[in-house]
Amino acid sequence: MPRSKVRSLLPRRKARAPRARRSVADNPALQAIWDIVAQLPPGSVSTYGDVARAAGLPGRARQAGYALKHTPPGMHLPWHRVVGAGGKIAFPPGSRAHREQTRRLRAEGVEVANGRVSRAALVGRLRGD
DNA sequence: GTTGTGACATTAT
DNA sequence: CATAATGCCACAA
Repeated sequence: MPRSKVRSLLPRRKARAPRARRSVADNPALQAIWDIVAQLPPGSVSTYGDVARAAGLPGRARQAGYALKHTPPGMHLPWHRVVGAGGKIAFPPGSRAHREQTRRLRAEGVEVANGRVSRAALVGRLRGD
C-alpha cells in the first residue's frame, strides 16, 4: 500500500498554528509577551501566568518565563516586575538574579519579604479577591 | 523520532 | 507551611 494512502488513514491530529520562525525574535508569542511586560507600570508587579494570559497565551506561564529569559540584547524590559504565582520570586533564593530583582523592586517602592512581594503590589487579576 | 528541562500554575494530600 | 501529581509546551540534545 502506498504511503500516501496509509497517511490518509492515520488518526487526525488537531491542527496547530503554523510556526514558521527563523529566529527567537521572530516568534510572535515571545513578541506578545515582551509587549505586555513592557507595559507594566513602575511599582506594579504581575505574574508569569497573568502575563501569558494577557499576551493571548492562556495556560502557558512557562512561555512567559522563556520569553523573559531570552530577551534580545538591547531590549530593556522591566522583567523584575514579573514574579511567580502568589507574588513569589521565581529565582533561587540567594541567587544573583534573586537579589537583583529584590533590589529593583524595592527601588520602586515594592515591599519584598521572604522572597515575596506584598499582595498589594500585584496588578490585575489575582484570582478571587 | 524521543527525552529532559524549565524565570510556571493549579490542585490535592 | 511542604511535596507530589498534572497540565502546559518550546527547545535543546
